[in-house]
Amino acid sequence: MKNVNIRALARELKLSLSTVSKALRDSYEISAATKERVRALAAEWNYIPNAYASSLRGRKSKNIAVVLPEVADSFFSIAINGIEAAVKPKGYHVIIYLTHESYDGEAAILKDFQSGRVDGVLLSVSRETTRTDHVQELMDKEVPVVFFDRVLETLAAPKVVTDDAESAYKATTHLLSQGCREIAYLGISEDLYICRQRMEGYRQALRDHQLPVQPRNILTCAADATRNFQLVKKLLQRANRPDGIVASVEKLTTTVYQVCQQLQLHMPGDVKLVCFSNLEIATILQPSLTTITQPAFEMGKTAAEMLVKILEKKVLTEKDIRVVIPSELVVRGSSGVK
Amino acid sequence: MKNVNIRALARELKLSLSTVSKALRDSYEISAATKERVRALAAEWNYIPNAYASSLRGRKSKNIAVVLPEVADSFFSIAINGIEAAVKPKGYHVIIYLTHESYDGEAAILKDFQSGRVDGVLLSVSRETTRTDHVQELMDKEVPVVFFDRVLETLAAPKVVTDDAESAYKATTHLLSQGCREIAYLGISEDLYICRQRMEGYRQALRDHQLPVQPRNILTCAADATRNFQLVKKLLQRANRPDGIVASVEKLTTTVYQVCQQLQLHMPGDVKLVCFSNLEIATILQPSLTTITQPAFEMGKTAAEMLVKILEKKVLTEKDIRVVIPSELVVRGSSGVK
DNA sequence: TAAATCTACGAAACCGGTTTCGTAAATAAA
DNA sequence: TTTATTTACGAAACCGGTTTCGTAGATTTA
Repeated sequence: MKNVNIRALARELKLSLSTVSKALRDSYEISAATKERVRALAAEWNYIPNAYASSLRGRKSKNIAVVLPEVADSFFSIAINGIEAAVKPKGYHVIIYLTHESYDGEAAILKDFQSGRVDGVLLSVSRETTRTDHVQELMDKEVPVVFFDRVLETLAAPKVVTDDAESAYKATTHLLSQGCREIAYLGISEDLYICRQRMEGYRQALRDHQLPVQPRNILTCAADATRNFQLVKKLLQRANRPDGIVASVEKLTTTVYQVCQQLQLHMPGDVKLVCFSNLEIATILQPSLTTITQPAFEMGKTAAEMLVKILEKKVLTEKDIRVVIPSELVVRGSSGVK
Repeated sequence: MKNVNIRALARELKLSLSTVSKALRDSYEISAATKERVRALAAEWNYIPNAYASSLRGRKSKNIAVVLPEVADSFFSIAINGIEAAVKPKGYHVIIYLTHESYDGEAAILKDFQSGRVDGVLLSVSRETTRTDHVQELMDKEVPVVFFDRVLETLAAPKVVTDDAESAYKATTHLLSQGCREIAYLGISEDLYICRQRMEGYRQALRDHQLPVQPRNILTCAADATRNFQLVKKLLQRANRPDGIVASVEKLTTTVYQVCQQLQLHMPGDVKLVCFSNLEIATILQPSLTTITQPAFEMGKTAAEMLVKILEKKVLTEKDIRVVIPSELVVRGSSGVK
């Protein structure tokens, strides 16, 4: 009973390979009685068809790739749940690839997708990614790509994003309304489209309130936590220290709190903070953290649904569809009045 | 230049399929000159062999499965990084499957692995899993399984765990040394081996200090955060309220802090807390959180390395190997003296 | 009753590679 | 010079399914 394949079934049933195959796939060509016999034996022998042999003919693996910068980030880990939820009922399997924020890593991964290992790709690009040719090359091979969150704006592929500029605008305006006048913006990349969008929202908010955009208040952070600590510390030690911070990425939450602790700066008294974050523990921080909460689950789910739709219907129209799911500003203690 | 396959290459080069295939795989049968010609055209045409066609013959997909209860948990998301690190240099791909703590989900997922979709499995069982037959069935089909963290103790498969009992013992002893006398234990399952181990460590510590193990102090939490909030709240509203808590799972951190906030209980004054957790933000909580930090990255990496070793060398000996990587008690504010 | 149509199945091609085995030509050994 | 051995390659089987196409026999239609 080892290695039950369709041949063994056919032999036992004294039927041809093709009849067994068709019976199992419920073809109209096969009589009800035969189907029943085949199914019974298949069940008894616990027959499970080889996934890749099946896929060879149709050139479909039922695997989809999810390419992420990292997974130890609540946005992406929640997004994965959304993707899974959308994809599982359709029988697709999720292969996760981590770029670790490296362009070279990302390019190597995408290259591998030309092997037919996956039917389609959900992509959130690395911080380093400025070029588009690696993605374009994949698309040229007719592997469908759907971007989510970190998109490459210029490519003609479907995109699922949140309202980055508006959210940053809201966050900044909120800080302004709380009395802040020297607001800093912490980014992680000058290239990443969503970072630029967020920065633009921040700038626009300042402009709309007749405040100057000061280069000294715009910081691009690194991957290294220690380095970021120093950068933020320096920022908050300045003579004209910022009284408000918009942090564009979850990771920086820890850094800002740590620096404030070390410098004995009081939040929200001395500095107010709003952070793009999906951290559940935002509520239990002291002070609790005001966040721009991104619709991580929905974004993952929506992007995955779009990909599945493309895979199933081959709807190659509307390549440039762009879904925007709004984020939410959740005001908590870190931007409070006191 | 669409769909470059080995046939097209052979035709262009006026060679046979087999010669091209062998040339690309650097077979000794092929002359250096021919290899060069083949490689040159393959490079020019950007030929990438179909992954699954290749795997069909050798019955190897170069995919490995990682089966997890969830991914929005820092232990598992860090573990994934470890797995990736171990597996990528060997050319394996990581497919992630989420059970969402459901036994049925887990069983369905493992069933699918009989299709040859993956070469091997890294498994951390769901909270509900008490039976072992679904895993045994897979192993009977000679799909290698390596357990990590949440193991099924009775199965003859390699296991990578941390020293759960000892860690809980250490955590409890630590609380005792800080003056606690009524220590509660928060678990998430009565079945999960690691939970039982942790509870056992807790009990042993009490016994060794001539303290009774009180059933009223042992709580099994649910999946539902709201429900857990109520449970913990009730616990901390008791007349003889616990003065120390060992929480066996990261998720409960938020709950305990929230309840303390609502009940205006002071940590560590009124209650001290130690939590099994890999949260980076442990340091910025108020008070900062004393943790049992598990070696998540190392555990994932080690388990993956073992699996790869089995896959590559077919070392089917030492099925019962058991690697224990110790956790670390990091004392911070939540179990402080004050 | 003859012709047309269905029904149910099997043979064989196919997906895209890998590997075994056979062999002509070149080279080395006797 | 003859025989043994290597070298370099091609034909074909194979991995495990799916699908096209052909057809015998039963059934329906004219």
